[in-house]
Amino acid sequence: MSPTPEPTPARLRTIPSRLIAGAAVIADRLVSERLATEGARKWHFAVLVALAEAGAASQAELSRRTGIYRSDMVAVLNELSAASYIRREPDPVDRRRNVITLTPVGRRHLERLDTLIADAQRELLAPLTPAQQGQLTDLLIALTDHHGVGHTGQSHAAGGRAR
Amino acid sequence: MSPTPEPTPARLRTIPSRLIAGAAVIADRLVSERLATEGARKWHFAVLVALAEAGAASQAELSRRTGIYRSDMVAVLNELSAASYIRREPDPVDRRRNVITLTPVGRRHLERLDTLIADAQRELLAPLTPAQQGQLTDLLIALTDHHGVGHTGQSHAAGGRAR
DNA sequence: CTACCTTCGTTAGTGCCACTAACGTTCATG
DNA sequence: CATGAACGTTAGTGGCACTAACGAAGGTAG
Repeated sequence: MSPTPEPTPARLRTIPSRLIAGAAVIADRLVSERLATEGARKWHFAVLVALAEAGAASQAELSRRTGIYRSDMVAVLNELSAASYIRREPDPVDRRRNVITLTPVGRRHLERLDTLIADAQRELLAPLTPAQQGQLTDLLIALTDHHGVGHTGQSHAAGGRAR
Repeated sequence: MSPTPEPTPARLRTIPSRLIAGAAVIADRLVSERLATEGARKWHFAVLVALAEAGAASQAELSRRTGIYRSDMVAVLNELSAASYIRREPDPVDRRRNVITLTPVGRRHLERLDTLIADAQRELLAPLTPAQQGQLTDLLIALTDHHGVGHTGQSHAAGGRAR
């Protein structure tokens, strides 16, 4: 006696924002599962890549490169430096800043994460042909480039406190 | 003197899972902003649509239709019924269940939300041509259909408690 | 030089969402 | 009638996006 199982209504299934949100959940799960085997999260990966690609930088610079908020960056760097993947030293030329440097250990860690991430992408895109995979990537780049990706007001003003 | 602003590394920008996550943030922001003008969130919309499309249902049924967890459904229905958009009555034929019914007020509310959602989709997809919009939707449907969209283990076992 | 504004790192806290665990109740079966 | 499953509900976790505020330091204008 099936009481009409009635799956997701078509009207919901075809709403782009919902499709994207659903895909994001799937992608996140895939990525997080794998990264967890190395005790990492996606932010760790993002920061390490940013360092490997563009070299040492201040925390604010890393924040801009990765899209992670300055405030959240602190904890990520705490974790990364606790594992000796990065070093965090005061910048001698601008004493407001810290210089974040990728250590050799960090670089090797990144290599491991890299293969995990690549695996996840492969599984994520498995249902699509290579041509479709390219299409999807291009479409998403067009979409995220147009709307400014993240950062509502990350680089606002912050100096003058309430008073 | 610009100390080399150095934006997001290409290696990060082209990772599909990151692109999807970015798109999801944008989409969510667009949708949430609009829904907020009616004091609603996306879950409210999903539930109302599910009711309008497939008729009255139990909470577990709605959970399956929308992808919202049974546990989170409770709060959503509390809010919707507080605004008289739905009614929640015990099911006479199966006393474990509640029957959730869309009220006329709820139906009118849904109509308003519908236009807000449509607006958001339009703005979200604005950078793409109509053909590309169709492509993106199709690709995402293929992707989410393949991996089972949500529900890691929503319909697990739950009856026998620990001890 | 001295105000003033900005940037930087940091702490604290909010809200949404995905997800888990447990529990009492009710139903369906063997 | 005992067992197991489904249902509604409460409570709690963890990640992420995002805001607010602050002290310390740098840049610039007057």
